Amino acid sequence: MVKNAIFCDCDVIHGDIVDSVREKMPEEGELYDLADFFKVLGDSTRAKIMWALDESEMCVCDLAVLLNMTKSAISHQLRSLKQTNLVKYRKEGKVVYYSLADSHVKDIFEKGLEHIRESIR
Amino acid sequence: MVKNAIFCDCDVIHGDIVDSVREKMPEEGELYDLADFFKVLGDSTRAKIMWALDESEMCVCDLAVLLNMTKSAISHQLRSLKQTNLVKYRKEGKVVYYSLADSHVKDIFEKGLEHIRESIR
DNA sequence: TTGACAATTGAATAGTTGTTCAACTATAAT
DNA sequence: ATTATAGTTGAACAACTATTCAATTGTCAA
Repeated sequence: MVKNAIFCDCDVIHGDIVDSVREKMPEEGELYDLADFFKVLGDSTRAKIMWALDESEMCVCDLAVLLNMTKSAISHQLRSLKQTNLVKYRKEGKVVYYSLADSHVKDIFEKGLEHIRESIR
Repeated sequence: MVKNAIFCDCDVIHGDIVDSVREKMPEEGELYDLADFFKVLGDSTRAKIMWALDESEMCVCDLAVLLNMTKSAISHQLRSLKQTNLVKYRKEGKVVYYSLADSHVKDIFEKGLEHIRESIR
């Protein structure tokens, strides 16, 4: 009953724990969404973009110059960030200005950075 | 001076902004470490493991049963989580018990989950 | 000491993903 | 209208990564 040995290659050791944890388990999709959220932050180019936008609203060309990359590469990554609602944008003539989506995102990003800085052991 | 057109394929638009942002830019390695940190959380299997360990300390077999995966697959992912200091472990005979590394990690993980739950638009 | 089991490891494979390149759209200026 | 520039997009390639499989280590019990 605790065992669902279709792919798993072993028996349960602490049935009670597995049962109680399984009860609380969020629906499948929620943890996939969570992983996707972290995945977007988990690329150095996107992390740099996020850091820059945390400092100031910026356009694609400025980001490209700052990070010494092509507009295309930046634009592709901004697309991922847009799709996962990590950044928002506004248009002004030919220029598109990007910024962080909300303070929630800002919080998590800054908390992560803080964590990294503190764990230089 | 603001332009470093080695790879970048355009000119800067707001030189003052790029300059001031560049001044505050953290050293290269820090943002790479940050990306690596988020990258580890950015896989659904590892996210599930993290969620389970956030509920209770668990051994490899129990995790394998809970997530319906092989011990080997779980063990490989635990290795990543161990290397980035997201989980810790203790041995008791043949059994190895894993748990979240510290409250800092717990915080970020839970904050991420909260963000996902709130952004069902 | 032998067998059973928890866990780890390395190599191989299949799937995913970031950057480049070229072509394209849209806006502004001459 | 034409030209120049900001930005986007799709396809292709190279690099990376998660899972599988088989073999191995370490610990316990008989």
